[in-house]
This record gives sequence, structure tokens and C-alpha cells, in this order.
Amino acid sequence: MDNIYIANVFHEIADILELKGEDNFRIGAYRRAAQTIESLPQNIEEIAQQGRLKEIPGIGESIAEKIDEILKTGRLHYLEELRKTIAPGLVVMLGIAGLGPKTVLKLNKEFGVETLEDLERLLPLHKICKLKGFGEKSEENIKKGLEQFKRHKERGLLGKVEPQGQAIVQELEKIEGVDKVSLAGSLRRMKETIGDIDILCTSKKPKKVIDTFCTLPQVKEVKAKGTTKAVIILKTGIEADLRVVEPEAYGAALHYFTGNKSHNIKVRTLGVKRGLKINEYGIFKKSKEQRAKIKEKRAKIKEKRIGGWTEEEVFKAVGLPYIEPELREDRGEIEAAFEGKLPHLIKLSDIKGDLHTHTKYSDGHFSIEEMAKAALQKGYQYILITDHTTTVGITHGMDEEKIKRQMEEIDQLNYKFQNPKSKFKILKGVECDIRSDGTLDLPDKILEKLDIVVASIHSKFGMDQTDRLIKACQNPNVDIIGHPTGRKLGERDPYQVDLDKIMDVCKQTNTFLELNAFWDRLDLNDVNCRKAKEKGLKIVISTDAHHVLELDVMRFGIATARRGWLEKEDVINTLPLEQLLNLFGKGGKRIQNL
DNA sequence: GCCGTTTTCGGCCCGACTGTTTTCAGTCG
Repeated sequence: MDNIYIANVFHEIADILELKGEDNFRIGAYRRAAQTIESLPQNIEEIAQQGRLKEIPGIGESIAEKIDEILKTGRLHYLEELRKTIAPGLVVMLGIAGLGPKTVLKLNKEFGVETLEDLERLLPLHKICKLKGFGEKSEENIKKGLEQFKRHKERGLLGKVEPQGQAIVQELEKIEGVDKVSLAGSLRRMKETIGDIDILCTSKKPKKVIDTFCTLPQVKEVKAKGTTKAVIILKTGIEADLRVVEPEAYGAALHYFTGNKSHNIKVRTLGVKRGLKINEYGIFKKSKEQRAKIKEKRAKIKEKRIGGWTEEEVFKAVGLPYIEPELREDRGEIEAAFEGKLPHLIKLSDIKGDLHTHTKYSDGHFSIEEMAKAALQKGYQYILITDHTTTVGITHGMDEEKIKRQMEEIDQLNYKFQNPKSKFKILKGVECDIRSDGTLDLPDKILEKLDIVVASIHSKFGMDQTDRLIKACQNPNVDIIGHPTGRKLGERDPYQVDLDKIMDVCKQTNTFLELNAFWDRLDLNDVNCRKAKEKGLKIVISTDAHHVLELDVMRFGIATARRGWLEKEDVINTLPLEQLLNLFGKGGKRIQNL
């Protein structure tokens, strides 16, 4: 039973309870539990077997029992009963932007709306605007929300959204009086998918910034516009939110708008315990008496402002060291920070070479020499050329004959690139297809001659791939498994595979798993990177570049690795050339001794 | 429902914008 399935059970419980108007804190507890479970690096079934469910923060007596029930029976009586109390379509309607539980319930009570179709039929009758507390605008907004929902607003992919965010940042930086501009939200945390672009900026003249933001050429629609905040829809369909604050609030606001939500709540709660109020305007100290008064009379009392210029101040105020944005997911980073056990995250500049690249020998667009020059320009010490083999269906993929020719060309180029001042080497490799029976697409006598062999799956995604991959790992010539779960974000789910088992086999056979840095793959993902690290495995971060410019996607791989808590030592292509070659050695499996 | 250098009971982060209202509820992040 996978973690996501169990997490979804608790999300659904939270949704239904929300519709029933239950206590918000109880709802929050289910949500928190769901979020925690979906980002657990370990399989929850294992934790349950060890009787350690309640050690997970946010999981107590009641939720632990429910998890056990789901694991044992595959069902949850409590949820089944809950479902009977409410029309199933109502939960779906919560997904419409602008429609919350109160509105959905009201529409249900007043007009018997139970499904999206009911809502669609109701709208043209213009009855909603007659309801108390509703008007023309509210009705219009519900209509817009429904249309958007039907268009299936998907989250954008990091690699597509990030450039759009950067472009806006650059525009805002040009405005007179603007001091600092930064991306915030999931984009700053470098999540693999992005809901909207969050931007924070400091200026004494917020109006000017807001006006410029709302009239940028890429704006399609202004959704909200206030004195310090605006929301726009870009022509690409992505939403962008801008917040303008005073310079002295920059750190507090940046922390607040970077999130995620549950990380923020934890930090603020820590603040409350220390008699602090932390919001986007700064860190404020209030005495006990003041807090009592606020509660009693709801009186506005001016607290003393004690910081907020930098994010470091926010963390320091609650007794924590600085936590990198990519870690801020409430996945144990706050606890680790308290214990002084935060990882020293890997940086882009740690990378010494790319171990998965394509050339004109298969489906790449550039020659070996052009790819090598591009790698050299990035300051790399090596590039591994890994063209496809024939069964991938790439016309003119690599057969025995062709790969021999490629090796000769690489030898010649390496001779040409020789330079006593700088070390650089083009390494001979291949991205060898793993056939459905787990055998490889090239004979061992060829694979043996290569420096490093990447093996990956490119076909028959429907089958369970566990045995197929295990067999590939056991081949002494296979060094790296490329894009290990085969997913394509927004296109194809990961294939069926027992990754735990694969990782164990990798450990035994000294095979490395790839983190494919291309932004529609990012495979392994952050959670699996962390799992691999916990199992003591090392990772390769490669781009799978088919174009010289695509070597740049390395930064998305690094971001994902950072989200997976990886350090320089966890990634083998941070090694300098000689050490890397020692690691892979000649003939057969290497010694994984770094 | 969870949790405990305020608490095993009584708390639980905080504010902006919108639309509908004359002071606020709902939604969102």
C-alpha cells in the first residue's frame, strides 16, 4: 500500500469534515497528517509494522489506528460512514477556485446542487446572486471558477514556469524605488511543479510597483489589485502574485511567502512559545500581560518590533539556524535544525561533469565535439556521451559497428582536447536500452570497452519493472540506471516498480541510480533521493541533454537533489575526473568506496 | 485530532483582498 493512497484517505476525510463545518483544528490535524504521510521518505507500511506510527509528528492515537486499519483491511470504516453523510460531488466542487466549504454547502442547501453539472445548470438561472451575502460579482466569479476548473488547471512544470518568473523579476527590478525583488513560494523552494509564481519586492512606493506589475506585456488578466498585493494571470495561463513590503520587513516577508504553509506554521508556533509574533512585517515581542489583554478585549496593542530585515533573523528568533528554502517542507527540517543535523546541501558548482548526454549519433542535435566544448565551457572536467541503442526506435541508434566508430572519434577528440593546464576528458558511454526480459541491447564484449554504461527502460511501460531492473543491475557492465521510474511529469506516471528492492540490489551490485535533471523527468524525485541517501546509496545527477543548451537543466536536478537533502558526498559526479575513473575502474563492477 | 520549557485540558499562525456589506464572512496562501 503506498503512502500517497493513505495520504489521500486523510485528505478526503478533511474535505468532508470541512463541508460538514467541523472544528477547523480537527480538519487541520487530518490535513497535516496527510501531508506528512505523502512526503515520508519511508514506506508507511514498514513504519506501521515496527509499531512506530505515533513517532511521526502529527500522527497520534486516532490516526495511527486508522492507518493500521487501512493497511490491514484496505478500507477505512470511518471514511465509509463519512461518505454516506454527504453527496460525493460536493467534495469535487471544493476544487473550484473561489468556492470554499461555506459556499458549496449553501448552494447545496438552497438549490440542491450536488454535482458540477447541477452547478452548471444553475448558473444561467441567475439565482445565486439573489442569495443573501451574494451578488452579481460572486455569481460571475463562481462561473469563472467553474470554467477554469473544467479547463483542468494543471500545475506548471518547474522548468517552464521558472523562466517566466525570472522575466517578471527582471522587469520589476528596473522600477525606480524598488530595492529587492525575489521569487518566493514553491518556485523558490524549487518544487517540481508550480501552482503560481509568487514574487516579493520591497519599495517605499508600492503603488508604482503594483501598477507596473498589472500592466506588464505578458499580463492577460488582473485578478486582484490592492495597495500592497496584486494577482495577475499571464498569457501562458500561469497565475502570478506580487506582494510589496517595506525594506525592513524583507526577511520576514520572504520567509513567510516562501513557505511552505506547514513549515511556516511550525516556525510561528515556535515564536508564540517564546512570546513572539512573527508575520510578514517582522518579528514582534509582546509581554504576557499584553497577550492576555489582546485576548480579552481584542485591543490593538503595539508590540515591540525586534527584527525582520533578513530571514536569518526570523530563524534566529526561534532558536534555529538558517534553513535553505528547498528544505522548507516540514519534512523534519525544523527538528534537524534544532539538533544541528541539517545537511550541507549540494550546490551547482560542486558538479564536475555530466554523465548522460546525446549527440547526432542518435537523437541529439550536436556533434560530440560541440557537446564537449559546451561542457568544457561550464567548467566541467568530463562529459559522458551516452547515445541510444537501436531498439529504442531512434533511427540510426547505436549498434556494434557505430559504437566502435564513436569510440574512435572520442579518442581523436580527447587527443585534440589535451591541455596540460586543464583536465578534461570525453568519456565513452552509451544509454543502453533494457529489454523487457532485463537483458541489454548490446553484447557484453562491447559494453566492457566503455568507460561508463547507463541502462534505461524505454518501452513496455505497462509491466511491473522490478525484475527487469534487477536483472539489469546485476549485469556487471551496468553502472547507472537512467531515469529509474520512467515518469514524465504531466504526461506519464511512474511505472510499477518496487524501488526499495531496486535500491537494495543497487547497493549489493554497486549500481548507481540517476537523478535525471530534465525538468519533465526529475527522476528520481526528491522523496526518492532522500530514501536512497538513507539507504546509503550514491546518486548521479545528469541532464540527458540532446542540445548544448540543455546542459543547463542541471540546476533543476541540483534543486531536486537539495529538496532530497543530498550533500556533495552523496553525488558521484561531484568527484574530480581521476577519482571518478577510479570509482568505475576497468572491467566489471567498481568498488563503491568514496 | 494533536500536543505539552505556559497546559493531560485547552490551546492550536496570521493577514490581504473581494464582495457584500455598513462591520464582516469567505477564501486564499
